[in-house]
Amino acid sequence: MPEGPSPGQNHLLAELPADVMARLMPLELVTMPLGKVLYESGDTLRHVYFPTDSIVSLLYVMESGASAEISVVGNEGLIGVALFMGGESTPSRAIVQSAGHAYRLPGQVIKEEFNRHGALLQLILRYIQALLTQMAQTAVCNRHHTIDQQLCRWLLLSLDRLPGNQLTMTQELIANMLGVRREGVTDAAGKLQKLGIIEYSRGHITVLNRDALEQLSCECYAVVKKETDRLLPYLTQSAHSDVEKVYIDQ
Amino acid sequence: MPEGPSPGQNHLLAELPADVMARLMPLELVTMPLGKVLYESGDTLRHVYFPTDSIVSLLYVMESGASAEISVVGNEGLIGVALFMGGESTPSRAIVQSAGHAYRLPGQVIKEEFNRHGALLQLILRYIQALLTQMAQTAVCNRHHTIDQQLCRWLLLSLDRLPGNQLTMTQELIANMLGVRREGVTDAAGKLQKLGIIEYSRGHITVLNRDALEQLSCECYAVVKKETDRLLPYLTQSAHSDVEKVYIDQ
DNA sequence: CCACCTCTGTGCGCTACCGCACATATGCAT
DNA sequence: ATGCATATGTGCGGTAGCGCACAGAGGTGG
Repeated sequence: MPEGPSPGQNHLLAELPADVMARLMPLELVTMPLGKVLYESGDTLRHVYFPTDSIVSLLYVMESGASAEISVVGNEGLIGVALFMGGESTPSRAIVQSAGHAYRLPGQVIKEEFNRHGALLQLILRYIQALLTQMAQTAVCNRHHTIDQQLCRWLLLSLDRLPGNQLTMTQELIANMLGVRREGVTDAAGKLQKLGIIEYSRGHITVLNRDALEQLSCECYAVVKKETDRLLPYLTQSAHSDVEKVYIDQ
Repeated sequence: MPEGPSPGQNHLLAELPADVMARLMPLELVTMPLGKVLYESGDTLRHVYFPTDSIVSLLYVMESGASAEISVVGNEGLIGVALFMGGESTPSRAIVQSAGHAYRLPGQVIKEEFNRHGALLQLILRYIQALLTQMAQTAVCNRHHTIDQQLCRWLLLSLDRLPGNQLTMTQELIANMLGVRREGVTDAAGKLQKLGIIEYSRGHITVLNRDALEQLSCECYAVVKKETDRLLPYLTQSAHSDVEKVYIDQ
């Protein structure tokens, strides 16, 4: 079943009715190389991105250079909500965390459609609430949970947004996302490997036992997952459904 | 200049045009006693609240009982955004952190007005972006900053939402908000008192040197303040303006 | 095959914060 | 005034994570 890229691989786009999609014609497929910065803190946003098989992290970088991931966005969401909100910019950076593709749309086009106050508005509002939940939970998690727990959460969040059970990610980068030392991640990942839950080598991580990850993760993963499913139910029924396809259990 | 409560004391309400306000007639003034829970995690929201001289904290309480403040809302904002988003509930608790008053509106009424897609929609969207910024910054702050710094940030956030330079708040409650030990707050507050920056006794804190607080605070306070001012500029020109009054420098 | 760069492993002293136990102080009610 | 509940101060051992330094290990390109 060879599959070319299609807008329907992004769950938000998949939900939009045909007439809306027709007005979003300027949709443009772009490649998302690892590490690419979609926008920098304070930049005026020019596009919104709907990831298909890529993952983007919203990262806050402090004056000191230390950083922390605020949110992670894959094919369930979009990057650039500030465009709708009237702000046009945010104090965070959007950076590609897992290479792949996304559909891109000029800010002007999506704003016009948004201002029709139709299906897109409703969908975006729900998505924003899911985003609020994710950010809130990140704050809680940063306060109370160990690196071990957070690594599990982070792996699960990434896994949910990728087709297979592999991710390409060095411990250094994970440390950046979690806002901790690289050595801390080495420790935590080492434990998981000894337990046979993951396997990794030089930036390639394979998850062998997803259930165990969920066991070891803090409650934060489940809370965010549950709330996202509640807010955007149809969007998560199938991990990689196509517009034209019948939904199937994965 | 004796001042009774007026909807205009809430900055969001103050910004709404007269015709919108006319449709929000069911506005009801309610007292907000310290510790009152406006809604519990998962509750279906029945009202939205526009604080005038009260402060409400959005608190996440974990399975273990540990907690963390997600956001703080005073007369610059409103409580209950989930009503607009299509979610109807959130996984957090809203609790009155500083006693006072608020204007309350049945969810149905505000939703109807929201769905007219007029001035209220625009205002709420901007407010939500400010909220997103505050949550994101909370996450970062929890990750990287010391209790000392966070206490300063927290005091400033509260101060901005109150008329005077006093707040009624035990160290125990502050510890709950920050998600740290009470003793940690005692330590930090003790230092500030020794420096002559604050003065406190049994739940009453007086800020003597606001500038010093800003110096000792982490950058998080300034980032949130700046972004809020940018997104909702007119709202912050005067701390306690009335609808009918000309704006004056406080 | 070798050199090199990147990624991962490990050790060590240090600090912030935790959990607990208990001492002291302060306002309020009678 | 006197008691009492609540708020605050302090000390102590334990731990998670930090910053740093450096040692292997594994790809990649010449």
